[in-house]
Amino acid sequence: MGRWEPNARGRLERAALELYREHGFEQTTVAQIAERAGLTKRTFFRHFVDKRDVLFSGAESLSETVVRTVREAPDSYSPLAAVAAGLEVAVALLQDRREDAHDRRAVVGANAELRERELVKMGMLAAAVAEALRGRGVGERAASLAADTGITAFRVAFECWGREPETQELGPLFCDVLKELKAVAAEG
Amino acid sequence: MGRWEPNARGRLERAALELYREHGFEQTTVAQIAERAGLTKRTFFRHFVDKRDVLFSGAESLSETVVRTVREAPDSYSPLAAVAAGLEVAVALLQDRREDAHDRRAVVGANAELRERELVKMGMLAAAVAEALRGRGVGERAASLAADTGITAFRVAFECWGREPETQELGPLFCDVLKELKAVAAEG
DNA sequence: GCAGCCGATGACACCAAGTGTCATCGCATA
DNA sequence: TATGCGATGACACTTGGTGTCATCGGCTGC
Repeated sequence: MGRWEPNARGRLERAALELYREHGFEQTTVAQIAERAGLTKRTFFRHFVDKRDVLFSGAESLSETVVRTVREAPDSYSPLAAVAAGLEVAVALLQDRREDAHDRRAVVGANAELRERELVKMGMLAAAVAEALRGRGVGERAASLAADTGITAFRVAFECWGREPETQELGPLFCDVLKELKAVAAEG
Repeated sequence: MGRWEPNARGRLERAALELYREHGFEQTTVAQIAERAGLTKRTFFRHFVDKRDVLFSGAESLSETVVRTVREAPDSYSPLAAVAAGLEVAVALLQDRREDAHDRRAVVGANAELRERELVKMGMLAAAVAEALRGRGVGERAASLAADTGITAFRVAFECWGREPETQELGPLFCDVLKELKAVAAEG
């Protein structure tokens, strides 16, 4: 794999995921990833801001998709309903690629630094969704609360989905969890 | 400040907070912190697992306090009510030391890595609270949801508090935000 | 009061993440 | 064919973080 093979970024992503699975995240060095991809450490850091970033490449586009859906939800939707509609799109995308999603989830779940980064990505998604809600005229606080609440349900559903490999579909699971969240809030 | 002055850990915390405020988190090296505290870099890393950890020293004790309160809440309390009771104790502690809290908040807010770590600490608090709820007989999912929901309200209230320096007290603010969250969930 | 143990610190070498800088390569286009 | 440009390599450098052994000073038992 020479210097000018195409798709350097994709090769780095693939190599990183493989090595993280084979030897663990901490035991893998960036130099090893670059070597397997036929590139150098320096080039790795031109494509990804850090060693963790290579696993979160799809986060931006996912976030954009969710945000667009929230923005375009019918005016009649409540804030939380709009958030739920956006997250259902994300859920569908994850369900489509559930093998990749599970692989990636296993790697991320096995390491504290990666879980940390995932939290950050969820936080960024929440902030973007809240901003989209404000664009719909939702108040400052209510926007943050609806976004965070919806994403809490998403995260809990995602965790359940990961624990029980193939027994459930993510979509219905998310609906269930959201209902349960509303019940918890109501009785509180 | 010689080798055997007392309270090495406290000196490191103080030096770090000062330097992070003076020059920013990234511009400060661990060697500088250690020097100001009259110690060495190696000793810094014996007291704190990494450069960020030095700002989150109180998190464990705060978490323990919250968890204890949740565990000891009256049986009649709903899950979310128990969580709220626990967080109100945290709120009271922060309100007591609000100058320190604001200083620290400014430093953390100014840096992405520190915000990241704060998210993690909130996540750990949520997990601990959820575990306490399960000890009260709350179901798996409902425990996670109630814990995350309560902490969402806490985080939003904390952010509002930080934005408007002295105009509001954190306690009432937290109650307001929690009410608003319930309303958002109910109409969703 | 002294010997010896032990926890806290220093000294030092080392690894790996991440960055700045300049050279080099190959492609596209005039 | 010349030339500009974006992507990559080469290489030195800083800094976070760790392993290891020496050293210091207090404490305990005698």
